[in-house]
Amino acid sequence: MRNPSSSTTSKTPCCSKVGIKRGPWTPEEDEVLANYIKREGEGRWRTLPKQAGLLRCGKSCRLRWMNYLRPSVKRGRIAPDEEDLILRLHRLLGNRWSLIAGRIPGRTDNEIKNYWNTHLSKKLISQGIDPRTHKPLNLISHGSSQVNHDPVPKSNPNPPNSSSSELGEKTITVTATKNATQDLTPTNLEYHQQYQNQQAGGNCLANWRNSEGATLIMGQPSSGGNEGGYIENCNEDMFSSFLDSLINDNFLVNQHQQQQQPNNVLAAAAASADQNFSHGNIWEAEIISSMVAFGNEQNSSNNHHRHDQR
DNA sequence: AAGTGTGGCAACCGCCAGCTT
DNA sequence: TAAGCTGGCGGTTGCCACACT
Repeated sequence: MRNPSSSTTSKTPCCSKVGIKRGPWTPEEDEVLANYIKREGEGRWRTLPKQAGLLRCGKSCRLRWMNYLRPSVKRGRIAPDEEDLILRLHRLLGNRWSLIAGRIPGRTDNEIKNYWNTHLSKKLISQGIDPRTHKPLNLISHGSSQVNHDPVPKSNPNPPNSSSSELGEKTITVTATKNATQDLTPTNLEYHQQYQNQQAGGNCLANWRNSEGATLIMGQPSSGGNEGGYIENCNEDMFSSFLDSLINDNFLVNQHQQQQQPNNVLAAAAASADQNFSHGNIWEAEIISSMVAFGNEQNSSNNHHRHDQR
C-alpha cells in the first residue's frame, strides 16, 4: 500500500522498526492473527504480534482485526436503509465515525468514513447540500467567498454546526422546558457565533458526555459508587434511547426505556442547559435540552401508560 | 491494445485520553 | 504528581481495479 519510506516527519511511526512488515495483509497473516485472537482473545495489541509470531506492529494488527477479520464485520454494499441511517447519524453527530458505526451493526468506522467520503458527501454536494453542515450550500457560504471543504481542525472535530443546527431544529419542537421564546434556528451569524463557541469550548460528544449536564441526565460514569437507583439505571441506555429517538424522529420509540424520570433530575438538567446557554456552550445546551425534553416525554408516556393500565 | 484518468478502500499517521507505574 | 504506555479515533495516503479514450 503506502510507501514505507514516505514518512518525512520527525516522529517515529510505530511501524518504523526494522523487520516490521507494512502494507497489505496476506491470507497467511490473516489466519495467524485470527487464530491467535480466537485462542487468546482481543487486547494487548502491543505484545500480540510477537506472541502470535507476526512481523507487524500492534496497531496494524488491531486495525486489521477490527476492520476486516472480526466475525461480526459485515461485508458488501451499504444498503439503502444503512445509507439513510448514516446520513441521519452524521447530521446528528458529525464526523464521529466510531459513534456512527456503533449504531450500524456490522459496519466499521473506517468503512463508514470511506463510504461517506467517496459516496455520500459527493451525493449531498450534487444535491446542493453542504456535507458537513447538512445545510444548503448557499446558506453556509454566507460571509465567505466559498464553502470551506478543508479538513476540520483536530481541536474541533465537529464541523461548525454539524450537529448543533440539526439539534437546534429538533429542540424547537421539543424543548418545552427551555425558554419557549428562544429561537434555536441558527442564522448565519449564529453559525459563526456557535463555531466560535465550539472552538472555545470543544464541541464533541465525548466532551459533552463528560459534562455536568450529561452527568445529570445519564448518571455518573461507573465509579463503583452507589449514587442512587436512577443514576445507576439511566446512563448508556438512556443515551442510546435518546439517539434512537433522534434517528427515528420519534420520541417514544423505545418502549423498553419507560422508566420513571425523577423530576428533580430533569429540573437540574434543564438548569444545566440554561447555564450552558448562558455560557455560550450552545451545542452542549441543545443536547441537554433535547435530553431533558426526551426525559419529560418519557415521563409523560409513563404516566399515560400507568393511567391506561389502571 | 495501450495509455490515462478516476474511484474505492485498506492501511498508515499523528494525536489524544485514560490508565498504570 | 509526572511520565510512560496503550488503545482508540479521525484524517489522509496511495495502491489497485476498472472505465474511458
